[in-house]
Order: sequence, then structure tokens, then C-alpha cells
Amino acid sequence: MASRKPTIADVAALAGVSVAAVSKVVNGKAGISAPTRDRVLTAASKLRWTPSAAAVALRSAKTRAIGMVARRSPDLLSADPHFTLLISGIEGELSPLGYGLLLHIVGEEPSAEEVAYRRLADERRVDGVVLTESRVGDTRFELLRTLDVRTVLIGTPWRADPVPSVQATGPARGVRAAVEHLVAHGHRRIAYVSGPEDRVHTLHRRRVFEDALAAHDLAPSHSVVSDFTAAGAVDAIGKLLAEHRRPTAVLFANDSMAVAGMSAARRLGVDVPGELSVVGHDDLPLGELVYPQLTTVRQDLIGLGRAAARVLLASLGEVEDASVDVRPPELVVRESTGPAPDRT
Amino acid sequence: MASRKPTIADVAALAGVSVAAVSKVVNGKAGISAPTRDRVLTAASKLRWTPSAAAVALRSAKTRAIGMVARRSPDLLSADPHFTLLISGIEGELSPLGYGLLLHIVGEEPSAEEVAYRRLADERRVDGVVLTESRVGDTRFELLRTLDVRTVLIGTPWRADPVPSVQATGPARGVRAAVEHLVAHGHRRIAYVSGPEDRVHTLHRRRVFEDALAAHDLAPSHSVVSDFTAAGAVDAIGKLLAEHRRPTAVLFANDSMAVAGMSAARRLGVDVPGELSVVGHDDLPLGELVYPQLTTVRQDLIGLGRAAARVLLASLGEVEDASVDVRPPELVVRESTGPAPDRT
DNA sequence: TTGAAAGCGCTAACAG
DNA sequence: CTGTTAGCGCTTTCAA
Repeated sequence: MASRKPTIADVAALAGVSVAAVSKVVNGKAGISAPTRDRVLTAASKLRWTPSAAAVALRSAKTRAIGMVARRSPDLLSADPHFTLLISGIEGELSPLGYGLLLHIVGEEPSAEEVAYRRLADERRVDGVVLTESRVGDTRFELLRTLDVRTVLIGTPWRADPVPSVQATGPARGVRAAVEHLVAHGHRRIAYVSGPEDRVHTLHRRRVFEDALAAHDLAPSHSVVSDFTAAGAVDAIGKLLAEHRRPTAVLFANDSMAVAGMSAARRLGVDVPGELSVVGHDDLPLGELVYPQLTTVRQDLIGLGRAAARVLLASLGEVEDASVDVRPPELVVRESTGPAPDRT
Repeated sequence: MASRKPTIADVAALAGVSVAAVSKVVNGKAGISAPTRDRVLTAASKLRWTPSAAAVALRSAKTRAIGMVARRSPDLLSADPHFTLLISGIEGELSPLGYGLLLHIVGEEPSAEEVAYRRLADERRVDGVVLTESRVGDTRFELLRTLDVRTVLIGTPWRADPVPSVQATGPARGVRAAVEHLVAHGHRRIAYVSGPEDRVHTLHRRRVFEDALAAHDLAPSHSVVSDFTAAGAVDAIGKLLAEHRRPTAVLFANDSMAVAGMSAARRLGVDVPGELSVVGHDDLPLGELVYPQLTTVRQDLIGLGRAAARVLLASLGEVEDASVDVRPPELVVRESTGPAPDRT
């Protein structure tokens, strides 16, 4: 039966030293002789003692935890797997240092999100937070600054702003490669189905898309703005295919939409990639499961998560070097893209 | 600029009362006059004060947080979206009570998992944990009991054991309905592709599957054990289709495998549902994205998450009633199933 | 190199 | 009804 949890005093007593000595040992402070250190260590492990997180937090005003709040979209579709990957990366960096990850999932109401951040900060539950899904007009930075919480953003800030952020090197590379790939296969009418326009990356990617086309003297066949849902994608594909001179290729802002779009096309009797090439974005596992397998722009989501954690950790003085190598986006060619159809 | 975080003493001073009074007010204890309570409340909100989680935890030995550790499968395929849904449900119950969710993601090595649980417990970071993916020979209960942490399992314990657990009412209903559906459509050779055999639910579902078939004097056409990966599913489908008298329908233990299996079949030139009907399990968003849309056994994952949280909360004395209504599994018929093909 | 002692912000007796 | 006070388990001066 688990008896009372041992405290630092128990360890000190067993080792025959003061609690101060024990504290110094576990925190690697100087001023402890080797024999003493050994006695303390043995005593600690004999008692299976670990410092109480609460006591440490109270005393040192450091919780050794970082927070994250995710908005749960109504259909659970979009952000999800994406999010999981990011979290894996973050945890990969936090765990070895004994840091915890406090996660909050909130509804769509904007206030819910703010409440969650406030709670994290006011209750002093975390030392920092990581933000994702950079939004145009994002107010989270200001909020968190007021709350005095360290913050790092995964993605591009919506404006020049002193928010620490991480992103892949050569962020434009992937979408550009996708366009090159399509053009090389003879596509001339290429459409883009973007996500909600309040997302910063949406705007960026669209811009890259257009620039890449322009480099070949092409203009986007159509650009349609969609939400991140399956229904939205189906809708978008419906519209695109109904056009008189319909596109021969479509880029989607994420994999879920791409898969949904691809399915919608096939349901309308349009062959993929025979009559329509489809490209996704992110390279979620999903893309390999479906038939045809999805050609997509791979993002190093795990790397981004690691990098974000690292930045936070560095600013907390836990690690020296904040840098993590985030692989640049790259095009993964699978089965959903092919030569442009002959008929004009 | 955020000045020093206010403490209970600041609130007490501003309200002109003692800290004890403030404490009683925020904790809803009796023995406070209405006017005093009001003064405290105003002062608290004026100062934007919230009790420090660390201090409360230290003092009351309650962290107001619950923990969860997830094993990250190498391909990230299986557990993921499933997991996210569970977490959404859990958070839905925790948030309103101001409880946090501490998440750890660990690698496959068994020891990593144990380390994570130990850390949660020894550092006293959480008041309880929720376990998922009940395994045969699961040792986590014993571990957590020794660690003296409250535990609840989502799923069925692998043996009669005093582990609090939650599961849907009529857990067998879904798979049974799937079999009925297939049989009603003339299928006689029905195969099952299960997950790893060390999962308790794998065994249960298989049993239900066989019993349901037996009720129609049928035996499973083939049962193949797979891991939870896409490759595994592709492999399984390959084997099944190579059989002399191949099955006309296949049930998969989860949606990812089902989708992968469906794709593999189509790649082999086998029409779904024309020549082969496919049924998944869980009803993840994925199933609606693909073409043909997946017929699947829906599980109320969010409800299960809520229920688990609720059990924990009840045992912590936070709520009276532990019950949450978890919808029974039900068959969602979409496009991947149809009448059995004519040829025998 | 070591230990004694003073809190960190809060809750829970216990007195008034 | 309200205030005083003693810690919860730890870290950190400051002396010895």
C-alpha cells in the first residue's frame, strides 16, 4: 500500500543531511561534496522520491509545463491530425526535460479561447504557450503579452510583430514545386481551393501559387475560398467542374479537403488523375490510405512542433540552443496527379 | 505592462478583509456575510485575481488536473483521430470545472509509458489519469494503484478487476448490426480483419462477429489478424482476395484499415461495393471523405471521453453523479456496402 | 561544504 | 461572522 508520499525531509533524514543539501543535489547546485551527494542520491532513490511539482512551482514560480489551446472545429475535420503531429513534436522536446504539456480544447466561440488562455496564465499553470494557426488580426499575442506568458507561434505572424515564431526554411518551396510539377505535366488551367481567408498561411500559399503560375505566364484558372470542411471542398469541386473551361488540376489547402474534393470529382464521373489532377497539403497519413493516393505538399509538422518547444525552452533558460532543423516543405508525388488531359 | 501577479493578500487588503475570508469566498465555504462576499468578489475581479494553482495544489494536495499518456504508434495512423475525439470529450467535462488535462506522448517502448505514469504520480502533477486501449495483460492498473493515483479505463478491463471503467451500453450492438446488414444483403462469405490481438476490444469484437455469424449458421470466411497499420490492411486484403472462394464482404477493426483495405481492393481491380463490401469501425471523419463513403460502426467516442472524465471527477468529489449517457454503437450505412455479387 | 530559517500563496483549524 | 496562525514541500539567502 502506498504510504504517505515521501518529502524532501524524509530523504534528508535518511541521508543524514539537511533538506538544503538535498535540494542542492537534485538541482545540481554547487557546494556539495561527492560523498554527500551520493548519500542523498541513494536515499532519494531508496524512497522513490521526486520533488513535488506543486512545491517547486510555488517556490520557484516555474511550473515546468507549457500550455496549448486548440479550437475544436465543429466537424473535427481540419486541424485535427495536423494538431496531433505538432503535439508529438512538442512533446518530443518537452518530455526529456520533464516538462508537461497542458492541453485545452475549446469550442468555436472566440471568448472560450481567451478564457482558456487567461486561466492558464492567471492560475500560473504554465510557463509558456505555443500558438498555432496564425490568424489575420490575431489578438492572442497582445493578450498573452498582457498576461505575461512566454509565447511562440508556429507559422507566420500576421504582421511584423515581435512574436517569436518558427517556420520551415523555404516555406514557399512546396507549393511552388507542386505548380512546377503540374505545369511540367502540361497543365495550364490550374485552380486553387484555399482555406478560410483569415488564416495567414492561406494568404501566403495563395500568393505563392499565383506567383509560381505567373512565372509561366499563367493565371489561376479559378481560386475558390472554402472553409476547411469536407462539405466545403465538395462544393468547391462542384463549382470548378461546372465551369465551361474547367481546370485540369486543383491544389487544395489541406489534405482533408483534397481527399474530399477528389472523391467528389470521382462521384461526378471525373477520373482522377485522368481528367483532373489533385494536390493536397500537409501529407497526413490519410493521403496514403486513399485511392488514388494523394500527391501532396509535405510539411514537417513534427519538426515545427519540436522547434516551437525548443524556442520556449530556450527562453526559459532550459536549453542553450533554440535551433531545430525543420525540413523544408517538399512535394510528394503519388497517384492523384498526372498529365493534363488532351482535349482542350 | 503586467505587474506582479496579485495574491490573495492583495485582494484581502483591497476588500478590507482577511485572507481567510477571501479564501472562503472563492471556495464557496459557509460563514461569510453577503456584503463581505460582494466586497471580496469585486476586489478579486478588479485585480483580476485567480488563485495560484501551485499554491492550491501544495496546500490542498489537489492539482485539479488529470493526466493521460498516449503511445505514439510509429505510423501515427491508428490511434490518432480516435484519441483526439476521446480527448475532446474529456476536456468537455474538465474545462467547466477548471480542471486541466496533462498530456504525455511517448514512444513505443513499454518502459517509456511507465516512466510517464510514474512522473505524473511522483511529481504529483495530477489527481487522476484516464487509460485507453485496454490491453490483455495490462499492468497499468497495478502500477497506478501502487502510485496511488485514481484511474479510469475507457473500454473493457482485460479481466475481472476492480478498475473503474466506462464503456458504451450494448457494446456488441454495432458489430452485430453490421453482420445483420451484410447477411441481409445476401453476403455469406464474410471476413474479419482484426487489430493486434493484445487489445481487449479486438478479442471482444471478433467474438461478437463470430457469434453473429453463427446465429445465421455461418462461419467466418476468414479472420485475419493485422496490426493497425495501412500496410497491414493492404496486406490483409491482398490475402483475402487471393483466396479461391474469396469473401464478398470484409469487416475491419477500424476505419483507417478499412479505407486502406478498400483502396487496395480497388487497386486490384475489385469494385467496392460491387464485388466486395467493406465495413469499418469507429466512424472517424475520414470515412465520409473517401469515395465510396465508408459504411462503419459508429462509436460515441466523445461520450466515452465525457463519461471517463465524469467518473474521475466523481471519485474526486467534484460532481455528484458520475453518469454520462454514452450512445450505443450503431451501424452507419454509407456507400461501401451493397448486395453480395451474384457469382458464387 | 553544510545547515538554519524565511517564506512562495494558499487553506483550515481555531479563537474571538 | 471574521481574523490569526500554522503549515503544505520546496528553494534560497545567510551564517557557521
